[in-house]
Amino acid sequence: MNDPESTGDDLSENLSSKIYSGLRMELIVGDLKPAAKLSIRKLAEKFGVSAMPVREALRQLATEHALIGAKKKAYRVPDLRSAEASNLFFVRAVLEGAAAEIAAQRVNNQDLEILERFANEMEIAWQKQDASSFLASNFRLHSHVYSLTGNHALQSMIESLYVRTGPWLAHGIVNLVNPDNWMGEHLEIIDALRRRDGAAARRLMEEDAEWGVHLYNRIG
Amino acid sequence: MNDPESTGDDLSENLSSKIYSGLRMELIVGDLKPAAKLSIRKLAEKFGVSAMPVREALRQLATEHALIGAKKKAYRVPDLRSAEASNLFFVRAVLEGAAAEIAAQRVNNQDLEILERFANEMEIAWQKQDASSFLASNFRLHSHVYSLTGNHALQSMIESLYVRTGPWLAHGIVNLVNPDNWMGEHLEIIDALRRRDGAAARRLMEEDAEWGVHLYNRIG
DNA sequence: GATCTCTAACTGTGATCACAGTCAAAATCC
DNA sequence: GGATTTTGACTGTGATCACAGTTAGAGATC
Repeated sequence: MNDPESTGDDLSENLSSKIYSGLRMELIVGDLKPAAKLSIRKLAEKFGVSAMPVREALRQLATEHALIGAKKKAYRVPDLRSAEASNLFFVRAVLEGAAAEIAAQRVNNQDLEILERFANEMEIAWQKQDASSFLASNFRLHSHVYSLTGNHALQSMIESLYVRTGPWLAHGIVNLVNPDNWMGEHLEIIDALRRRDGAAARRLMEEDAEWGVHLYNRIG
Repeated sequence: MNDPESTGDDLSENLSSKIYSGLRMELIVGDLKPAAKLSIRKLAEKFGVSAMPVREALRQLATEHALIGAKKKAYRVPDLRSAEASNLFFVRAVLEGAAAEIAAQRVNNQDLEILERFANEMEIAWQKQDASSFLASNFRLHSHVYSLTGNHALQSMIESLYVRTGPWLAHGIVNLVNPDNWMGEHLEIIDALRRRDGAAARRLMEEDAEWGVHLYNRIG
């Protein structure tokens, strides 16, 4: 007779949440560009719904600073300054480092296969110059690592940072000429996880998170 | 002619945001108890507004998991399980530790005076058995430390964790008989900041964050 | 030609309504 | 008396409207 709270106990079945999740992924993969304006009515027409679910979704995104909402002006995608981006990547490094260290104690062989598949997808997307697919696979790879911690709070906070840095990263990637060794870093992380070397996984993950800052310093 | 984007460029002037901030503080200081139900219409009447601003505020809080929203059921304050609370306090330890380490490099004498004043307020609130004031001063003390980092993203993520652990902490505090040495810990943190000892500040702050977990283990 | 002014389209915001699903207590049946 | 059904109050959700503040472009003015 105990209440099955944990199952089906979310509000992901309504229109607001669908629109929220959709826009969130568009931000993560960089389909929405920095400084892009989002109008409630335009989006409502695009999605074929009324303004109501859209305005709730936009307000949610503004709550987590994934969008900027001003008094009577259109919502828009933040156009990050260098200092702001540095702050975000610093927090990412702190949280992702801690997550990777825990994940190294809990990873199994099936997880490693999944991670390698995502790394492969990143490689392919890079060859095709498909920044959107590249960031999507990058997000899924990292997200799988965090899910291994079993700490939902940690996972959702990191995801929130990906939403905020996505448009900025996409803008940086398309302007990038020299891919450098970012690909190699991910394989190193997977190797560290395979060796269950938590300290190395932490260090490598922290370096990976700071890659975004280096990206900015190179292209402005 | 450059755009003064940073000033007045927030949506804190509308009703939704006022209600959101108000409820958020009620959660931080524990005025809202775990498992409490929040009805849109009831709150709207209480605040003297229509249902519209309230529903947006509740949805925002649900977005950051400060409230639970189910399909057609009333929003309610989460009643944290032991594992969930542990997860939250772990993230708090990670973020607060990193924040304290940075703060130690930026603190000045005026900041130290402010911090001691908040520690004093906590002491007084404790004597009066006023859990709400106690948590409010505790939040302000910690919040001031994070503000020293100059990292707004870091600060807002930590604050979000206080919103989620507030009701749970308040419930634990009122059932507590032995105050132990929590007070002393805060003075130690302030001392570490005064010595500009970042490593010590980090360690002490991490211990402080884990105090919440110990609290749970003692009273269930 | 450059500057200013006005106007018309666009912005989010709050209120109100209808609707469908939830839940608990009251009424009914066995 | 106990189990079952019904009913009515309550829940969030989506649509629609009126309103006020913003913004950019057309047109007038100098």
